[in-house]
Amino acid sequence: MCKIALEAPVLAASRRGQLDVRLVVRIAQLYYRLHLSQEQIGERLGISRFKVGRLLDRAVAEEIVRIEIVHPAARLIELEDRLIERFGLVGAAVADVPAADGATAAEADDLARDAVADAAADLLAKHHPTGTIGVSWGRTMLAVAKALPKRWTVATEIVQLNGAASRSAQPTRANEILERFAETTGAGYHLFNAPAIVGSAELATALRDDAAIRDTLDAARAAHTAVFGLGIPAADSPHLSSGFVTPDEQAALRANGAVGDVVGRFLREDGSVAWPELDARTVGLSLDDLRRTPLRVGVASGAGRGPVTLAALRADLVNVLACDDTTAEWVLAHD
Amino acid sequence: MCKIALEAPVLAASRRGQLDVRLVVRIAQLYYRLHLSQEQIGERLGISRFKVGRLLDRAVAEEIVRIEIVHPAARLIELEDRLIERFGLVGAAVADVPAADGATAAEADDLARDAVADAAADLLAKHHPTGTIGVSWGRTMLAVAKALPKRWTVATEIVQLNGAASRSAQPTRANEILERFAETTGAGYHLFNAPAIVGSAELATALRDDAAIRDTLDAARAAHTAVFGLGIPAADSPHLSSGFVTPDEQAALRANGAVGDVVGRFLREDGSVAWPELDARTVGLSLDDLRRTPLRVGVASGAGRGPVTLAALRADLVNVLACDDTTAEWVLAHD
DNA sequence: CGCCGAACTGCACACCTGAGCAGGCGGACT
DNA sequence: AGTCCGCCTGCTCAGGTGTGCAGTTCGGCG
Repeated sequence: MCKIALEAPVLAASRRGQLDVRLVVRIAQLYYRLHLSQEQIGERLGISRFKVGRLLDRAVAEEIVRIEIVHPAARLIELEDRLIERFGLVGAAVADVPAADGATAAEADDLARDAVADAAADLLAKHHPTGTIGVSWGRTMLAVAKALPKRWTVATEIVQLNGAASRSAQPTRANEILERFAETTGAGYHLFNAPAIVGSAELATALRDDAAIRDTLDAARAAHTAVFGLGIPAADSPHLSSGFVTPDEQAALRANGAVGDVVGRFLREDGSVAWPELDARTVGLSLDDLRRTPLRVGVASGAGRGPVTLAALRADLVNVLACDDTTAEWVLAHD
Repeated sequence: MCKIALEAPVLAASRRGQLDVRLVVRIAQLYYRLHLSQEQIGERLGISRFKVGRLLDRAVAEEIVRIEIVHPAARLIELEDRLIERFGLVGAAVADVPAADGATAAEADDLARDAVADAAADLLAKHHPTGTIGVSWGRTMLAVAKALPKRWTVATEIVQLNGAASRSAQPTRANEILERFAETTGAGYHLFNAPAIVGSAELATALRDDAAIRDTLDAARAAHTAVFGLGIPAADSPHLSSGFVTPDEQAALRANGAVGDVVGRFLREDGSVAWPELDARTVGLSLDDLRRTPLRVGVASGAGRGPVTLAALRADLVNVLACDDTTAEWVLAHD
């Protein structure tokens, strides 16, 4: 299978098309399989090195020879490139989340979250943010925080981007998240001591006027980098179950076309604010302020995150995106 | 899909194996898809050109990139190479005979014969035989003769290798074959005026002593090139139906393990003469004489030709082979 | 703690290859 | 028949690429 007979120049060019293909295939074998130089091939087949080169070009052009990048990662990288190009991003990471047969939806979401969090951590490390880094909270952000390696960058301060105090049973664990970011970057950290959403716009305004909260918000606005999850308005969403949004309001939110939230603020698929009245009751960095942050890292993982991701991208709230492959494909298919 | 973002050197080499693969995939994309030079890739990714080259090697070695020759002809050429190497041949041509659904067996055989005849004609032209060319007869040889292009080579004489006169209804058309060979090469030709197989060894000997036949045989022995079909002992074989072999003898031949004939002489699959007594009654070039011919071109086409082909190859009666893909695969699988 | 070997890196150099260009051939049209 | 045009061929030359080598790092091991 390795020795190939020496052959005379193929003069019988009678059945032209046919023979040409045979010649091209033979050249391709000698070049790609046996790694002969074009010169050697030309010598052996009695044709010039230039013709060999040109026929090799043809072999690739006519797909007689196919060069494929078969590693599964290739697909992900291509998705990343397409996201970057399509939405003018600064960076993107798409994680492979193979279908977990036999797992419950919750288990599958956990797997996806971990995979995306790993990818997000790599992506963050690649951008070496410095100075102040703003972070939100949520299950996704917790996973990202856990995935951060030691000393992935050097920062001065970690600041929480939006309120988190909750009247519900499940803790938001915002402090854990902030702590981990601070610990791995050598920075200090700054919690946001307020609920995410309050009962009225007036209360929200009053909170924003509080000195401590104003400090936090100022720090968040000054951050060079913001890292946040892209949430969906599911019943178990920490924002909605925090106790300040009634079930009726939740239904109204969805009826208004809300597909998810960015730092606690709900968006429609086209990127517009879903329900301005609720937005006015939300305590934290405004979307306009977020848009002014140079590096805006959104992390989306799990089924149904496509629409929020698309909304955030359209609203220019994200210029670095980490998500799973399904989400990436959904976004690219629906824009 | 074409612009790829500039990226910083990948310093986060934490999850080593993973990241390496990603880097390799990215390099492969830049190199094979976007056709950047290794230098440009190195610059963009912040690594040296040498490393890029070495990682590209790895990409191929680890099948992250696959270079495939996908054209169907590649299979045929590979079969040819394997035949050449396995049996020490001087040349081989394997013709593609796609399964002809809905055709009768006879129609399929006709298609195969034409395809193989074309391939055989190309192959003959490639070897440019000169001087005397010996040819046998039969349906396959007729097809080869018809497939010969004008002036495929220049020869001095075409000589028939074995007897052909027949008592049966169907003519052997040996003269057509010889004529075509002569016409396309500018040579004269020399028919073999005797039956292929006669009733007794004595008669065969007597024929061989005839001056005209001795001349023909001498010319055949002196030929530099012999071209012949590889036949099977089917009921409609021209040799067996010529009237000199009784049905009982035909059965005995098969019982002796005959799988087919070369210039009218029947072989077992191991290459030995199937029935020496019948061989003694056969008029034409002996197998020993054939073996002394420098260029021995065997042509096999149609279902069931594998065993004869293998026999002829084992007996070294063929050093240039033209056959269909099925036969080639059978031979390589059964040796 | 020091040693060793293996793997990796960058480099000089020679070889290999692609791009643009001029000449030649053959077919089509006038 | 002559001429034009497109295609193909081989060439020069300017990169592009692979190889052997020496220096280096790093992990393992005594």
